[in-house]
Amino acid sequence: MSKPTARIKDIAEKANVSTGTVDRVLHDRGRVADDVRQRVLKIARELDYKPNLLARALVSNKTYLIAALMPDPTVAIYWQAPLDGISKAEEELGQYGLHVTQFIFDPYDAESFSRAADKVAASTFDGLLIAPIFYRQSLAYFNKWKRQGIPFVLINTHIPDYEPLMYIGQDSYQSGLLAGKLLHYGCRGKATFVVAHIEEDVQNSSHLIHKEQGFKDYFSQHNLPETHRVLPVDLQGTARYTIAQQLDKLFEEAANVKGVFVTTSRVNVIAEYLQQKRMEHISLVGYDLLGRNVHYLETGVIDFLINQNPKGQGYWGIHGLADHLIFRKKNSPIKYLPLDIITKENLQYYTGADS
Amino acid sequence: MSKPTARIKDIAEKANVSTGTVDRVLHDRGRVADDVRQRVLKIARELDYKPNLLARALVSNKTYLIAALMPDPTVAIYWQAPLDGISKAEEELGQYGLHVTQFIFDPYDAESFSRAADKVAASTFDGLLIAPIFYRQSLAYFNKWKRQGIPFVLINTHIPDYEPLMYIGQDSYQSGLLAGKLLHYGCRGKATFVVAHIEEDVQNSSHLIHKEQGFKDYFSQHNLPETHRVLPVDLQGTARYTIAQQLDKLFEEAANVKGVFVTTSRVNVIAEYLQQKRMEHISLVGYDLLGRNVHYLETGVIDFLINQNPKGQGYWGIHGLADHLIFRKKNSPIKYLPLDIITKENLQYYTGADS
DNA sequence: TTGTATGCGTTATCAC
DNA sequence: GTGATAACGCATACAA
Repeated sequence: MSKPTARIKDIAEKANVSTGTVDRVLHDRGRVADDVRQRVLKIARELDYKPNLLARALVSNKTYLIAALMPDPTVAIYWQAPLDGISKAEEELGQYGLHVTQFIFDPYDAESFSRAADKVAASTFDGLLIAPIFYRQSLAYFNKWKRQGIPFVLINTHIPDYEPLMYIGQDSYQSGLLAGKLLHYGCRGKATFVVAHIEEDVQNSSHLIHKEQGFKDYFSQHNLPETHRVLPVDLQGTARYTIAQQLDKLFEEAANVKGVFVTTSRVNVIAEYLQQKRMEHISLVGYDLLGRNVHYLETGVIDFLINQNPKGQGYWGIHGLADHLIFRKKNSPIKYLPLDIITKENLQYYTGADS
Repeated sequence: MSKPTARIKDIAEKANVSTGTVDRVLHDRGRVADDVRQRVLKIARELDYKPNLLARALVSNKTYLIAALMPDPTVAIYWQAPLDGISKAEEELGQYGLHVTQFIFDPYDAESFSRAADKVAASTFDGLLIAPIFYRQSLAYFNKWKRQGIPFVLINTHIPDYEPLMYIGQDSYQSGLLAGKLLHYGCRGKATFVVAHIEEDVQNSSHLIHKEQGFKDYFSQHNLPETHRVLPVDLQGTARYTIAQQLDKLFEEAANVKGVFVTTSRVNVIAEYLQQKRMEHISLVGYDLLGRNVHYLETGVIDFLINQNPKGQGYWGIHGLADHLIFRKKNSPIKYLPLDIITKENLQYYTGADS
C-alpha cells in the first residue's frame, strides 16, 4: 500500500537519466529530447510521483510579498476580524517566507480606496488580497493586475469580471433564505417580518439586495405569503428623524410585527431599541459576532446571529495565495464559507482562536 | 520587523561554538559545559530562534505509525465520517512519513473492542487514535499505554482517567442546552418536550446523560419549568412492543407534546414516525448529518440537526498526533468542536469535503 | 566535551 | 540536451 513515496532520484534511475533532466521535464522547461520526455513522464506516472512540498519550500528560500488591501477597522469594526485572520495566516506561513503588507483605506471613501490601490500598484507584490467594496473603482486595477499576471484573491464581495484567483465569502442569497427560516420557525402563526437595512447605500450593495430577496423567497417558496408578510425598510438617521423615531413610526403603523431581520452587523441598533422599549419578545436575527451584537445575544434580545466568518475570510484568503505561490496547489476559484448559526448556547465555539 | 529568522548556524557563530554544540543544548542532551550552555541559551533567546519545521521534518526521515481503534462503520454508519477524516489527514500527512493502520471493532460488542485493542498492543505504534466507547474495557489499555509512553488521542467520548494527549469531541452538556434553546425558540407557549434515547444503554453512556441534563437545565435556568415540561423516554425495540407502538402510547398519554429532542443520530427513527402519522408540526431536533437524517431535514420533518462534526474528530485527532510526534508542537489537551446548527438552508456548507 | 561531515528531496547553476 | 553538484536548515554519527 504505502510505498516509501517515489523521489525524483528514483524516477531518474528508472529512466536512465539524471535528476536534472527529470526536473526539466517535470517543470516543462523544454530543452529535453522528446523520447526522454515521454519516458520520464510515463515513469513518473507509474510511480505516482508527488513532489515533496517540504523540500521544495525549504530550497526555494524566496520570500513572498503579499499586499492586503483592506478597509480601516477603526472606521468599521467589522474589518478587524479579517485582519486578525490575515495576521494568523501570516504567522503560520512566515515560516515559508510569506509576508503581508497591509494597505488600509476608508470604507466610506472611494477615493481613499483608489489611493491605497495606487500604492499597491506602485510596488511589486507576488500576490494580493482585496476586499473590493467599491465596484467601479476596483475594475481598472483588476484589469492591470490580471495582465501583469499578479494573482489576487477577493474576500467579502465577489467581482467576477476579471477572474480572481479565488473568491472567499458567503452566499448572500442563501443567507437571506436562512434568516427567513429562523424567523419563521420562531413564529409559525400570522405575522409581519421586517427586513431592515441600516445606514446602508442599498442600491450600490448588491449583496444586501440578495439577502432581502432570499428572505422574501423563503416565504414564497413555502407558500406562506398569506400568513407572513415581509416588510423591507431602509433606515438612515437624518437630521429630522433619528432611527429610533423612524422605528417608533414603523411599529405604530405596521401591525403584528413578530420578527426583524437586519441585513448587516448593525443589528445591535435594533437590539438596543427593542430592549429600551421592552419589546424583547420580537424575534431578532442579524449578522456577525461584533462585541455589541454578542452582548445582545447573551442577554437574549438577539435570537440568532449569522456568522459571516470574517476572520476565516482573511485567513483562508492568505492561505489560498500561499497554496498558489508556495505550494503550487490548485484551489477551487470560489469558496463559500459556511453560514454558521450562532446562539448564546454555541457562541463560545465561534469566538475563539479557530478560523 | 521581519528579520531573516535566525538559524542554528547564526547562533553558533555568535556564541563561538559549533552547530553541533548549539544543537546539543537546544535539545537538552547534556554533555556540554555549563558556561557554554548559558551563553548559547541566552543568544538563542536574543535572536528569537525558532526551529525551521520544514527542515526538521525533512531530515527526520522517520515514518510514524499510528493505530486507529475505531468502531465498524458497516455496523453503525455514524463511524464512517471519522474514518473519512482520518483518511483525509493521512493523505495530507503521508508526506511527513505518517501512516495509519485501522483496527475496527463492533460497537455493540465489548469483547470485540478488547480483541482489537489486544492487536494494537501486540504491535508497536508511535501514537494511537481511539474512540473509547467502552469505558470499563478501555481503562486497562490506557494504563498500559500511558506507562509505555505511547501518546493516545481520544475522540467522541472523553475518558480523562489516564490523561490522553488530547480529547477531541463535543461538549455534551452544552449541546443539550442548545437543543433546549432550539425547541423553546420554536414554541414559547405551554408545551411538553420529549427527550428520546433510542436503542442506547443510557446508564453506560455518560454523554447521553449529560445531554439530557443540559436540556433540562436550559428550562430551569430560564425559569420555564411551569410552562415547559421535559419528559425523558428510553426507547428500545422489544419483541413485545416496537418503537412505533411505544411512541403511539407516549403521544396518547403525554398531553401537548410540541417537540422531540433525540440524543443521538437515530433521530430519523422519530422523523419517520412523525411523517407517517402526519405529525410534522412537532418540532424535531437531533444529531449528525447521516444520509437518512439529511433526507428528513430537507423534507422539513427534522427542524435542526446538531452537527458533532464526526469527520473533524478523526481529522483533527490525527493532526493532533502529528503535531506532537512530527512537529513537536503543543496542543491544548482538550478540543471541543463547534456545535454547528444545521438546517436545510445551510446544510450544503457542512456536507462538503471540508473538515 | 566539542567540532565536522553527511544526508533528507528539491531546485538551480554550472560545465560538458 | 544532459549530468554533476551545491545549497536550503536541521539532525546525527563519528572523529577529535
